[in-house]
Amino acid sequence: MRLTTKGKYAVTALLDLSLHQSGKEFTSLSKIATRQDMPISYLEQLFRNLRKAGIVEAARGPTGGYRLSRHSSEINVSEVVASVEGAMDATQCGGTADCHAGTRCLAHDLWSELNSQVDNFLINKSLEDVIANKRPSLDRKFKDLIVTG
Amino acid sequence: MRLTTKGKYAVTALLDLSLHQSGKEFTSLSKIATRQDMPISYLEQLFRNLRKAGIVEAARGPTGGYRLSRHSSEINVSEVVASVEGAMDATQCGGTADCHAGTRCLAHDLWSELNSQVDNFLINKSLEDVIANKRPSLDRKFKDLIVTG
DNA sequence: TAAATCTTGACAAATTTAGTCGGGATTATA
DNA sequence: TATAATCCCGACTAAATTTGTCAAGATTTA
Repeated sequence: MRLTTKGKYAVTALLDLSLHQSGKEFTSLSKIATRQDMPISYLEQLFRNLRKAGIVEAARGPTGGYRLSRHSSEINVSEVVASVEGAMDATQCGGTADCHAGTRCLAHDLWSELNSQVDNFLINKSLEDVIANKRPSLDRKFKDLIVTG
Repeated sequence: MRLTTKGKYAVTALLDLSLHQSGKEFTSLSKIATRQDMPISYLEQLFRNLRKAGIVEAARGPTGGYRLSRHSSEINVSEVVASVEGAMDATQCGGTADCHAGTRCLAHDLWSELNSQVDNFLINKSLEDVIANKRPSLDRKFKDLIVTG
């Protein structure tokens, strides 16, 4: 299980984008980099992935930059993190349960359950939620995945 | 936020210890290493920390080894992981909230809340729970820390 | 005394993360 | 059309962390 500056930069950058986006304008990476104090070349790398994941749209040339592809209430933190650093899996085996000599290790179900906890939390947390600093609102697209209790 | 093989080895090793402990005998690291297929010298390193944290007790000499200091129902996964790899903190700043030019970054509360989620889950999960593969039972010592909802 | 264990500190290899670099493609504007 | 600002891309490097190893010592049972 890993959550590094990569994923955190991505989330913070998108929050910045969301906060400064009025209408459909594009925001340049240099502005985000300056405001959030992040290396611009690193941001470029991250935004490539965010674009491929369909989270942001880009426009080139002067007045170009990036903007969110969807409303901030429709983008959840889990997909943002996953797009830049792969699924945040706590199991050793990647879920295949062959962690100990081909069979499931003693702790497999524990890490598996931890995965659910974390994913659940992050999937139900939209960028808008984070900005509003409020409790997660249900994301329609992921309703089925919610595990309660 | 990090959860590496270090913490996972520690948990698995203790589960093994717990499963093979009848009465107050000691189990040698070489047995654990063989059974769980882990490098013994690495285990030595981890058990140093587990001992310092008061989770296991050691005895030297032949018939020596390690055993749990408390009943498996009184040892939670959070402390085990923390003892070998430090607190599993997702914030960039270590909780001090000076993550962005001395003030709290846009995502600070998000990671902070994620910390609570994870910690909550792991604190309320005892080794016994994991073995029984059941829902977390309340650990008396940590009852106060539980955050519901 | 011998053998099995823990104990300790330092070291080394492998992997991952974080970030750089140089060049290219596109586009608004003058 | 020229220029400058942006995104776009692949490869590379440096730093940090993780994952161990190793050698020597201390303790204890038989």
